[in-house]
Amino acid sequence: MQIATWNINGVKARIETLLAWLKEAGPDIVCLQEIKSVDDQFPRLEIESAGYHVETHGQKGFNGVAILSRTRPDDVLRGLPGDPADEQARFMEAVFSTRRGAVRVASLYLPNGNPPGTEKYPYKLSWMKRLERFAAERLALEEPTVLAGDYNVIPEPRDAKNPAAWTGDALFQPESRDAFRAIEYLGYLDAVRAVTDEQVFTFWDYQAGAWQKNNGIRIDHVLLSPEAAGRMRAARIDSHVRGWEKPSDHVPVIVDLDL
DNA sequence: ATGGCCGGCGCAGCCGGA
Repeated sequence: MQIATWNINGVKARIETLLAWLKEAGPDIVCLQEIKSVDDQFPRLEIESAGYHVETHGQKGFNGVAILSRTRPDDVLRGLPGDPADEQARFMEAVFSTRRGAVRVASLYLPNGNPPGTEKYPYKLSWMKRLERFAAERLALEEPTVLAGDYNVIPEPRDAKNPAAWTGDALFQPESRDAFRAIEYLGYLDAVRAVTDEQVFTFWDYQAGAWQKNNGIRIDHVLLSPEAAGRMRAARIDSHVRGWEKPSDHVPVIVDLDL
């Protein structure tokens, strides 16, 4: 079972690119972030025609997440628990039946948090604390759980082409990195880091020829509970998609689980 | 990563992104 995450940067502007990648890669489940669409305007018909069920959690203008899947989920949760006042559409979870039992898949779009010194940064850190609590609760179920998305965290210096340039940025602040590591230390595996020690990226800015210079960062991650990690066959980043027409600035990250 | 962009909203230019 192939499970992917991709910050699509506007699903309506990106529908042709998305359909081309679905056809090429044929994933079973796809977590999308930054759909920038309300639920009613999501390009549902095109994606259903490609053979996918669609569940969305959108809002007007920005943010928004979705989960596409070959089979219909048994259950869907919208919104990250822990703060009823949080209006931003950044999290959803779907539960699927497999021949080996249930798998839980979350699509998350963690706040950017820039610039530190504004209210955006504590919002990021409190959101991460809520995510840690959610991750701990799911861990207690002792079932395969996949936490996939745009974490907006550069975990280590080797996850940036030019780490010095990110000093002071919310994506690379010690508190952000600590909060990411705290979730790993609960018992979750960073799937891509488990399969390679190479410098690999998932995001290249549109500006200043970042893609051509390979000036990227690794901020899109798939974290696996022990029950999912034990079933991992492979993990990869589809970097070539960044070179397509009308690309997102992020590329898909895919894990293959024996489920 | 500091020169260079992009999508949404809505019809001009600003907001948000990373």
